[in-house]
Amino acid sequence: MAQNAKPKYSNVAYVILGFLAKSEEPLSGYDIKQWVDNSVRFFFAASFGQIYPELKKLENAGLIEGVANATGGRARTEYTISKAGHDELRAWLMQSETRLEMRDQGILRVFFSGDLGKAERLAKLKELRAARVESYETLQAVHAMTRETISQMPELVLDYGLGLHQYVIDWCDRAIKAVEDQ
Amino acid sequence: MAQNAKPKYSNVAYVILGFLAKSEEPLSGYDIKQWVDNSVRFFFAASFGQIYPELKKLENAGLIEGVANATGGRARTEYTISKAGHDELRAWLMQSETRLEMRDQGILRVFFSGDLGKAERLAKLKELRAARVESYETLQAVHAMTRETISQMPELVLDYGLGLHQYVIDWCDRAIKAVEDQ
DNA sequence: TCCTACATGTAACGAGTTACATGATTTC
DNA sequence: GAAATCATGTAACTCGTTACATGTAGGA
Repeated sequence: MAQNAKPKYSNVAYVILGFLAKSEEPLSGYDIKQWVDNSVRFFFAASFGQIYPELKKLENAGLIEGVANATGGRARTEYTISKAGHDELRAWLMQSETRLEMRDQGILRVFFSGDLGKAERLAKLKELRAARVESYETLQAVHAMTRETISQMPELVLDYGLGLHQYVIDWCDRAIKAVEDQ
Repeated sequence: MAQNAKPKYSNVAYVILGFLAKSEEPLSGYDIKQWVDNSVRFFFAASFGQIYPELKKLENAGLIEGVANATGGRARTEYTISKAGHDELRAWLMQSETRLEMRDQGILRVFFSGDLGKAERLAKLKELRAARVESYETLQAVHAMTRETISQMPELVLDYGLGLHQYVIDWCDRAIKAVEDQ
C-alpha cells in the first residue's frame, strides 16, 4: 500500500509530531516526555536528550512552531504542529515499515540458564515474572488514568501492551511449573 | 537474590559466552551468528560488526580461546570457552537485571493512526498483522528444525517467542474487527 | 560459469542513554 | 525549609547497524 522512501527525520521526530497532532493544546518538550512515558514508552521510549534537540530541528524545518511562554522566571516553550508537519507525519504514517526490535535481558538470561542449577533457574524465572508484573501494574495504572482522555486507537494500543505483558507473565508461570515438575 | 555489579562486557559478549558454553564443539564467529539468528534473534539480535570485535576482546581477556582451523584457503577460527569464561558467564547469569526494551515501528504507526481515515487505519493494521505472521512462520520453522538439538530452557524460550507473536497476531485480529465495527 | 554459502574483518554513521548543569515553582 | 516537580539543554559515551572490502569452496 505505502511507499518507502527513507524518512528524513528520526523516529523520535515522528513521535513528537504524533503527539502534537493529537493534542488540542500546544505542548512543551517536558509535556511530550510525559506523554511518551505514560503511553508509548513500553514499545517506543524517548529521552530528553533526544526530544529537545529534535524539537529544534523540527522547528528549523518549519514542521512545528515554538512560542515562548514562561511562568514567572520558569522557562517554557510550547510547540504547535504546522501544515507541513501534518503532511510529514502523514507521509510517515503511510510507510510500510513495521520493524520490531526487542532487547530482553531477562529472557536472555533464562535462555542461557542451563549453566545454573535447578534452584537458581527457578529463581531466575521468578525474578523475571516479578519484573514483568511490575511493568504490568504500571501500565495498568496509566491505562486507568488515561482511559477517558484518549481516543480509540491509543486505547487499543494500550490494551495491546497490557495483553502482551499478561502473556509474558502467564508464560513465566508455565515455565516455572515446567522446571518444578522436572 | 543476585548482585548487580556493572558487567565488564557488553551483552553480546555474554551471548557469545552462552553459546560457547552450550555447544559441545568449538564455534567460529560465523557459527555464533547462525545460532543467534536461529534462536535468540527475536529478543536479542547481534551483527557481525559486534561479534567479531567482541571475540577478539574476550580472547585477549582469556575468557575464550581461539584456534585457527582453516579448510584449504578458507580461514576459520574456532573458539572454546575457558574456566574464566564460565565464571564470567555465571556471574552475569546471576545478575538481576531484567530490562526489556522494545522499538516497535508497526504499533507506533497504529498508535498515531488517528490522523488517517478508517480505510487507511485498517490497511495499517492488516499490514502489521501480515508482518507479524511472517515473523511467526520464520520462528516456527526454526523451532521445528532445532527442536531435537536443544535442551529444555532454550526450548521453553522458543515457545515464548512463538506465543508472543501469536498474541500479537490475535490482537491485530481483534483491532481490525474493532475498527471495522466502528 | 555463476551463485550460494562460508569466513573475517573495518569504518562510518546513527541512535539512544546517562550524567551533568542550571534554575524556578509548588507542595508538604 | 526541604523535597518534588517543572523546565531546558549539552556532552560524553555506548550500542548497534550498514556498507564496504576481500577471498575461498562447493554445487547447479
